[in-house]
Amino acid sequence: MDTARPATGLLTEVRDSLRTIVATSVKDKLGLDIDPAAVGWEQPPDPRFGDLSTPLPLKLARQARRPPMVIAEQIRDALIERGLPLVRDVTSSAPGYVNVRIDAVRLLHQVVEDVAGARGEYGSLPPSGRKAVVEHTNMNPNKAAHIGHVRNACLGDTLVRILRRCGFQVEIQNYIDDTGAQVADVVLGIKHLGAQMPAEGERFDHFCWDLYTEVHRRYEVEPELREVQREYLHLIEQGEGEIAAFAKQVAERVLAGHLRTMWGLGISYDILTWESDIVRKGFWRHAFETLKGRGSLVYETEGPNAGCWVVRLRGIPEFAGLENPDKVLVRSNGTATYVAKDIAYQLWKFGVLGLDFDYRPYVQQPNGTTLYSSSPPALAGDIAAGLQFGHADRVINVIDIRQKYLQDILRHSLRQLGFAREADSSVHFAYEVVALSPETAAELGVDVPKDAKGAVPMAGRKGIGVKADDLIDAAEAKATAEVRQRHPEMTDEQVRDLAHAIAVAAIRYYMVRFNTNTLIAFDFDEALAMNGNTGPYLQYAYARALSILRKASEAIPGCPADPSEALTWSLARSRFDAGLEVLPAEKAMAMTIADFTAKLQAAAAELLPSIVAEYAFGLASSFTDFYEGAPVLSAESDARVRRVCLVCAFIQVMRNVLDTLGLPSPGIL
RNA sequence: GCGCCCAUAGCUCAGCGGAUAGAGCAUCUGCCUUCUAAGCAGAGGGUCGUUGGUUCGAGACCAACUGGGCGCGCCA
Repeated sequence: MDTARPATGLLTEVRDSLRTIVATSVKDKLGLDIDPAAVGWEQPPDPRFGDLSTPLPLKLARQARRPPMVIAEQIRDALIERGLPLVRDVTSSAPGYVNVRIDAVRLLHQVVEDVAGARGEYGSLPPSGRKAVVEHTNMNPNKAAHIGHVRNACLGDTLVRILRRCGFQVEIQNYIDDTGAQVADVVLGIKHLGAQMPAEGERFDHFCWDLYTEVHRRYEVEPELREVQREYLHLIEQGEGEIAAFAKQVAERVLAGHLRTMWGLGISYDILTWESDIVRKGFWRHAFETLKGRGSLVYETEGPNAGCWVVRLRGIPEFAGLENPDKVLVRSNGTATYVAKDIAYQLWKFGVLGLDFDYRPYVQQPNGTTLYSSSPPALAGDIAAGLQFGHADRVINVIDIRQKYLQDILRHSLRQLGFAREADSSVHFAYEVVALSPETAAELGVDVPKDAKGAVPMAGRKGIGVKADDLIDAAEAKATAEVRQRHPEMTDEQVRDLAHAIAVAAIRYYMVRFNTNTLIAFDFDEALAMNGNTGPYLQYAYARALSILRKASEAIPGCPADPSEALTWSLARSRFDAGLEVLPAEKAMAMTIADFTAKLQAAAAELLPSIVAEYAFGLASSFTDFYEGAPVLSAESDARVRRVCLVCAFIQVMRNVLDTLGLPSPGIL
């Protein structure tokens, strides 16, 4: 059988072929032009209808002025007449569906051939030559990461992995606002209020978590401190002197904590971009000079914005309801607003600013890659030859939904200023925030009304929130207890590694399994759950498959223990003769495997990592069904080697899926 | 005031205009001398917020309403 498959995935290919044939037959027999892409081929609710069904005849009935069943029969006959290698039979059913049954043996054969051909790349699309910049994490470097940041980073990192599998070259940027008020607050806490620096060994970002809350408590009782804050902020923005130098130190030390936390979750970055470098380099000044008088960047001489440079947004429907729809970019005192700097920065991401950062290698990451950083010229170092940051075809900013208005302004400003392509290619990947379930909030000592419904918002200034590291620690503790019980033979180090892998899976899966517009009411019990629809369940299915293979390699002469070698070995020995008996669970799992690419594409197109999470659960479930219903080791020899082959294919694909979600895939659980 | 989002099983959530609305958790009943029970099989549990409308067909689309969340600066 031909092993060179089209890149779109087996099931997509089958659907596309069906669509083309259907569109042709509708044209021939009914004289109607339809868009093949609009013909849906979905799994029917009841397997007796087949594997793929379309309700197209129902939709066409009125236009064609024919009963749906008549159309269904015509389409059915056309499909039978044309014939497709993987299609076993075609039926029509009331009130007007066309159903296709896939040939199980051929499907199995094709799927395992595909997996064996692509291995770690199974499901992926070929390189598109397009570059995407994904900016995520973007934490203020003034206190420890909380679970909201974890959602951002997990969504961002998973999106990156999805896009890479969909053929994009992806650059991951992490923007560090080291000159903002939040850093000033912490600096003030230490330098002005005299907070004791943390002891050696204590996490500095954790220390700042409490200090930040304390500083804001003091603002409440000593409003005059606000004056000091303003002064500090000014000094930090200027970038000169002792306070600015100390602020930089604070930012670096907090960032070190953030990176450690995120690396622990398997999240890495390509480039850190510092607000202070954007300011120092004069990104905005440069943009301002080229934009002045261009498009709708105008100087107002009257009205509420008199004395300001604004971008005209009036007339754009989205901003129609606002009393003052234009956006100030340069204040009447001559300073630039946040949006102004963001416009310049966004232009840099597309490589159209006309200015670039200096760079230096910043740190070696646990995944082996070098994390680079923008840099003051004096510290700039060599970066790898040919390395170039920015210059994206598409820019995706991962920021929670509360920033929608600002991101809309950014995008429309780009357009108004003459950057239509960049505006069209700027995407705000918005997601709802993480709040606290009433139970978890109460556990943290937050006053929650007894009849409280809904979630309690986190509030950093009040110290209401869950630190990312506390969540990870709790997950590791729970996993450790489980692992010790299940594997008393393991060394402490083995237990620790495995517990960590399980904890990461639980947390990352929890963070991406929800729709992005679902507010997560964070609950410790739910986030740490390891049964049911959870990350550890996915790992468990994977580990059970490996366990079968281990046993198979002992029981079957010549069968390798290594999954990749075993796949090659078992494929060469499997028979896929027509008419062979294939169990429904085998076929169902093969169908699911064959759908991976389609799910990846959907996730990338809709910017919905949850699609991959849902798919992963479905794939693991299909394996569990197979596990329960299709014995491997005790099967007669032909079925046995074929099932070993299927198990190997599952191992490979599940590993790819887990990797796409950023979940570790330990061989034992 | 204007704008965006949400409302589906006791709880947390899926659900692309199509067939009998699904999953996990929780509850109950079973299943570990047979490939890992972090599992599986089964049971109970639903007026899809309300009311109109469009459609052969609406949980999904439209309108209004109710209840909740968020946003709307010469802050960042």
